[in-house]
Amino acid sequence: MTTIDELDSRLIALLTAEPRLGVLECSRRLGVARGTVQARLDRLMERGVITGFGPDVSPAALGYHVTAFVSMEIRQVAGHDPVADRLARIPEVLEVHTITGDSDLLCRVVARTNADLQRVIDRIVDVQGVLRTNSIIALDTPVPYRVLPLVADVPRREGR
Amino acid sequence: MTTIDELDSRLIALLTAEPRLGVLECSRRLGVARGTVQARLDRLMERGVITGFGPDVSPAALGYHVTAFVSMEIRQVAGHDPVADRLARIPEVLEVHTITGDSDLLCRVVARTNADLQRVIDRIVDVQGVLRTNSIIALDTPVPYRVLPLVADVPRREGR
DNA sequence: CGAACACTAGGCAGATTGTCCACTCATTCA
DNA sequence: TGAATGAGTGGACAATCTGCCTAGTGTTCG
Repeated sequence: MTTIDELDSRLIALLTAEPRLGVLECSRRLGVARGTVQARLDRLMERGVITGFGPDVSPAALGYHVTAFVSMEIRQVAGHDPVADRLARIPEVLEVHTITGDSDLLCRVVARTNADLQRVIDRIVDVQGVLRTNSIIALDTPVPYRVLPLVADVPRREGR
Repeated sequence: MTTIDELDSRLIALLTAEPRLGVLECSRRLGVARGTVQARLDRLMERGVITGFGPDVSPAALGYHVTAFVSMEIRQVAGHDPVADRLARIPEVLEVHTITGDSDLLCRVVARTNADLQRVIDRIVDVQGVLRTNSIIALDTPVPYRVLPLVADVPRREGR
C-alpha cells in the first residue's frame, strides 16, 4: 500500500497552505534540496497521492448557494449503471455515489436557490431509471472538505 | 451576484485540464494577451470563484479505501455548534454539514477498511453531544466530485 | 464628448524551471 | 565483506516565465 513519510506530509501541507509556491521556494521552506522536493512531488503524483493541482472553484461564488444531498432508488440493472451516466449530464450534479442502505445512489447537487433546486431535482427525477428521490438540504458547512488532517496523520500512523 | 463569462469559463476549464500551465501558456492557448489572462485570474481569485490551487490528495491512494456518509442526531445547542468542532478534530472526518430532515449533521468520513470504519464511527459516537449515528457506505463513485460542467454552464445561462 | 474599463502588444530585469552532473550516505544482499 | 541500489545534496546551465510597466485601441455609458 502506498504511504507517505513526514516530509511528504509537510510538503503537501505547505502546498495546501500556499499553492502558488514554486519548487524552489518549497525546498527553502522545508529545508531540503530542490531536487528532493522535485523528486518527492513527482513520486506523489506518480503514485496518485496527488491527483492534480486543479483550481478550486466555489459553486457559491458562482451563485449556487444551495447544496443538497439527493438519495434515490433506481431500477436496478446489471453491469455499468446507465443512471449514473445520465445524472452526470446534469451540471448541477457534482458527485454521485452508489451506496448501501435503503437507497441506491447518493448525489450531491447544487442550485441557485431553493426554487432552483426544485428544477434540478425535477431533472433528476426525469432521468430514466430513477424511481424515487429524497432530498436533504445542507444548511451550513461547519467543516468544508479537507484532507490535510488525514495527510498529517498518515506518517504518524505509519510509524516514524 | 458574481458571474463569469465565456473566457473565464474556458480559462478555468483549461487550468482544470492542465493545472501546471503558466499564465503565458494559457494566454497562448486561449488566444488572448498575457495581461488579460493575468487580470482574469486575479479577478477570479478576488471574487472567490477560484479559492485556490491546492494539491488534490486522494485518500484512497493513502490507503483510505472506504468512504462513508454518517448522519447523526445531536443534542441541540444554541449558537455555534461545539459538536462540529469536535468532529473536526477527527482526521478521518473530511466534511461536516448541518442538514434538514431527521438528522442534524451529515459528515463524510474515510477509513482504511470496514473494520477501521468501525473505529472511526466509535470516535464519532464518543463525541459529546452525539446521540445517534447512521452510516451509509459509498460502494462506488461513478461521478467523482467535479465542478467543470457547472463552470461551463454558467456563461451559457448568463446569456452571451 | 470624456471617463472608465478591458484588452492588446511590447519591453525589461530578476527569478524559476527542467535537466544535467558528481559526490555522499544508508540499506540491501550475494 | 564488498558491490549495487536508492535517496539526498549542492551546484551549474540555458531557456523560460514572472511581475511590472508603458502605450495605444476599442467599447460602454453617463
